[in-house]
Amino acid sequence: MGVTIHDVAARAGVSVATASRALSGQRGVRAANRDKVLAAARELDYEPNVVAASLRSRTTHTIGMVVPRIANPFFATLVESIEKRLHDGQRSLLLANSHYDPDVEQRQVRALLDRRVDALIMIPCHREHSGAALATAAARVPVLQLDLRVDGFAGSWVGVDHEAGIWQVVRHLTERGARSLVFVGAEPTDSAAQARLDGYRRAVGDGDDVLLGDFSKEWGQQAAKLLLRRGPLPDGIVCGNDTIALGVLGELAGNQVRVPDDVRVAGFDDIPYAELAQPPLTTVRQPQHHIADEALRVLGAHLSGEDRTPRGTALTPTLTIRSST
Amino acid sequence: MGVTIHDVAARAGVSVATASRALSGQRGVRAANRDKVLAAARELDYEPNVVAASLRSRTTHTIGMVVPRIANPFFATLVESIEKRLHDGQRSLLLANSHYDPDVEQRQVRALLDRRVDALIMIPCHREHSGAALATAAARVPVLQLDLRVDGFAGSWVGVDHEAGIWQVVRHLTERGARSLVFVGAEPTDSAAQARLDGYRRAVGDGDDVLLGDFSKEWGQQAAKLLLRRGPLPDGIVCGNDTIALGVLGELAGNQVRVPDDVRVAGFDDIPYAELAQPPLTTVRQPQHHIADEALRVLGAHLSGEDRTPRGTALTPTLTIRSST
DNA sequence: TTGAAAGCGCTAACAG
DNA sequence: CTGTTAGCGCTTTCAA
Repeated sequence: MGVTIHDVAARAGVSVATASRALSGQRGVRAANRDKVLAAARELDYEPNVVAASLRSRTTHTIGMVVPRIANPFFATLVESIEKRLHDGQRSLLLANSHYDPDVEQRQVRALLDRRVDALIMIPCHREHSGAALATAAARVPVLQLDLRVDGFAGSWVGVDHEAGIWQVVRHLTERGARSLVFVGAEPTDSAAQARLDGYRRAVGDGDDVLLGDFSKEWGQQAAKLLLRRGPLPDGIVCGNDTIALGVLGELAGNQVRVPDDVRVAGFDDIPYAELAQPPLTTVRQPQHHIADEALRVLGAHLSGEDRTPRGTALTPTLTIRSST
Repeated sequence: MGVTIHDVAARAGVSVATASRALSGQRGVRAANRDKVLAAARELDYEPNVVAASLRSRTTHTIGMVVPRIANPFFATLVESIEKRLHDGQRSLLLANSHYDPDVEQRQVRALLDRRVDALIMIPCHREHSGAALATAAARVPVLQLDLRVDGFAGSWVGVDHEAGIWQVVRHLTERGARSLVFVGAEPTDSAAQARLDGYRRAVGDGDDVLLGDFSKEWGQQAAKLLLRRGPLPDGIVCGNDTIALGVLGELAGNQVRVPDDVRVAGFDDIPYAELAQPPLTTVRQPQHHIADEALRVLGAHLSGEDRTPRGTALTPTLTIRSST
């Protein structure tokens, strides 16, 4: 059925070893022979069997990636950036979703390891419970934590400085004259939720006012309802991410509350829809392409064996000011 | 280094053949032996090498998927649904992005075939130019077109009836009293853009008013600018998708045009942000989970060899009425 | 129901 | 620079 490297070698009049070397672009093959092999391959429409190559060479040119939810546009953008760069480097991406469930995540990691991925990029869904999966993975292949991280896990990580981002938001609101603030965030089960909460608490000091749910628009809507029912609105609402902020904006608009006149609202991430909100949302932009670049740089160094020392890289996010504040 | 099936067989006191049969759950193994093998595997912490299994069995339990842009929340949701169902069936997803470029798409398909995926799910980015890639793939493995399709390609397809969706929008706007309509869509380079445009033209009949760009929020903003400059606004704007609609809404809001009082706006897809728009967007909901279910059902039939006859499956989308109309 | 043996297609030693 | 040879770890005949 299929054309094998033996057929190519025979046609080119060389051994399979020479054919293999020529096809994989190794040096140490006479130019004339290399050309003959390449020509033969083309004529026969040879398609190398990468499965066989993987078995022998013990490398699959495939990177596994586990994300909490691909449907989250922030993660989707990250996945897209990573995929593009991998593809440019002739690698493929095996993608898995954890659905924010550490057990699922654990199984996904196992499945990826069974498939012998060369390395793993993981957005760990839980600050603590993702540790086991990460450890089993790290025992076998280079691992990189992206965006989120596991408490006390001594592996590499690339992401942004969430605390600094929140700090910028708080300063901006304060400069705009906001005296009373509230933070609408997520229960700190993942490291970003934790860091943003910590950042908020440190930035505002004592008497912090905090509402915690999850990173969904539904929670944003619910939190806004709570705030409306609770009494006079604060001057500013600092949201844990843009999705929450969009939920808050929607609920406020439905109740004839004017933003930013009655209350200012800010988000985090700068997802594509932040700009389209009414009013357009002030938010903290994460440099996703830089994150992806840096992630693959670090992972590349680990893979090549050049530099295996774990390193954490925190990029600084930038405040994007729009009309909501 | 690694524990192999030989070690497991030795420990269980059986041959590798029996071990293999026991581990893969085949029948025809005495229960006592099966238990011994499974116990040995557990004790040794055996991890099967699926690469070796794939080489021999010629099946990778991996499905390739090519999408135009994962960052598009509509596609992302589809990918997530597909991935979940595959994982439940012990398969993995090899994901690739075409970036709406048929050449990239062609290369991605080749790369996936080289990796010996068992089947391919493709959202072809171009009505015509995606045909070559699809044909090469179809010559090797079962192929399913998802959402979009290639003109004249006689393979299976699962998606929605775009024309019917647009028809519903037009009827709804007409019932609400809209007399003059305009369609803000995308150049018909992909099949959905084409079908939605066709649907609109057939629904409104002669004298149709059509503005074509691409499926981006930027085009929505630009189109809205054009409409504002052009003179009196129509009664209703039918948008080719939600992203365009959100761009239109944003631009209109910036110019103090009231929706739906001054003009009604409708979208297509029902992405998560449609509901959060101000005002919440009337749109056509695509039943993505049903699409994913149906896609894997059809693909499963093709893979098992039960039923290889190509079939097109058009699910009917439903109109979701919100305040923007 | 079991085991021996033959590869799947390729790469990597090792000699030449 | 090239060829021979020996596997990578598994599944699958085939025969018992």
